[in-house]
Amino acid sequence: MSHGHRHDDGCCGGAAGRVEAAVARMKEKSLRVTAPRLKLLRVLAESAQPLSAEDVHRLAGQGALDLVTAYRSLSAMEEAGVVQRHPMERGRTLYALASGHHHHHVVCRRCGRIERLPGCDTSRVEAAALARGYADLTHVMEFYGVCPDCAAHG
Amino acid sequence: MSHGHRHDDGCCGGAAGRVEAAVARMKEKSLRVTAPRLKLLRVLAESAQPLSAEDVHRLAGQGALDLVTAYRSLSAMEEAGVVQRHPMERGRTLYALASGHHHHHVVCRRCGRIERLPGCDTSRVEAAALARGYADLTHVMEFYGVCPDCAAHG
DNA sequence: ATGTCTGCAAATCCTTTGCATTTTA
DNA sequence: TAAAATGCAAAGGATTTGCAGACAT
Repeated sequence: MSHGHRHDDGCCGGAAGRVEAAVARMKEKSLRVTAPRLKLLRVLAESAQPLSAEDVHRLAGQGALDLVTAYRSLSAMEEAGVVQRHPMERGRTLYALASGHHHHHVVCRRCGRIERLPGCDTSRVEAAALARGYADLTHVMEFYGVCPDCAAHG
Repeated sequence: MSHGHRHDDGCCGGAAGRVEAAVARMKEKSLRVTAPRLKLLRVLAESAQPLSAEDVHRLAGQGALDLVTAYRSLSAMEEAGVVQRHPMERGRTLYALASGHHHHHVVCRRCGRIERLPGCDTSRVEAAALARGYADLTHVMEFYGVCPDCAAHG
């Protein structure tokens, strides 16, 4: 599972490959693979940005999956490590397929556009948490700023 | 403004001192200092943990400030840099007095307890955002884990 | 077969808005 | 006294819950 030719997406594998990987992971975790969930995965895989449950529901199209199902599935998949949660400002939560590579995002405060940022060095802060005896650590990190476009004409 | 003897809180100044500093900052930003806002600041200053608007409202006690006022004041103070926002999982937002020292927190997934972590090295990721032309950057970072107590008897 | 997932409806939680009144600077 | 802040009531948006029927394993 690696270095296929790249299609339209920047990361390893392509949308189809990432859906496949997600399905494999779901089976490992004995989550059931259903039509609505497959559609949900495809929508996520084809998106360049993290999506809200509502985004997923809308993009999936007419009758593909109920909004409530989107919420429940995303939640289940998050626990299984299939998708990654991105809590945003103002209480909204976005989800993205969990890529092998841990990363974060910048969000434009004006237009809301979201870009992926490579790398993540949180080892120092993480070490502090470990030193306090916390186990099983995860973290959430989002950056906010004004994107070049908005700074120019906004 | 420094090294007084420490009282019950770990950081510089003590609750009273921190309220004073917050008030000073409010005046700088021409925010009006009212009774409800003072109470709000005291509640925050006396808390070891970041609080939600509802926490503040409840802890302020009978008739001290309306819940809506808590929301509005916290929001205004956040823009003024008097308090710091901490978006948490599940869409809740907590607030704490903005201390001079930038920092983050660990949240126990089991009992919900929150501890402060010193330091923050996000320069590498931040640099990536700057390189993409984003300006006026801020960020949000929260750690989640299982605290020693919960790991032991939980 | 059986435990899981789904859709629909309704509920809940958190936060914001509108407006008349009070308060601060 | 002019601008800002407050309280109350009501609206709003996002997410969750209950339950009967449909579905994957």
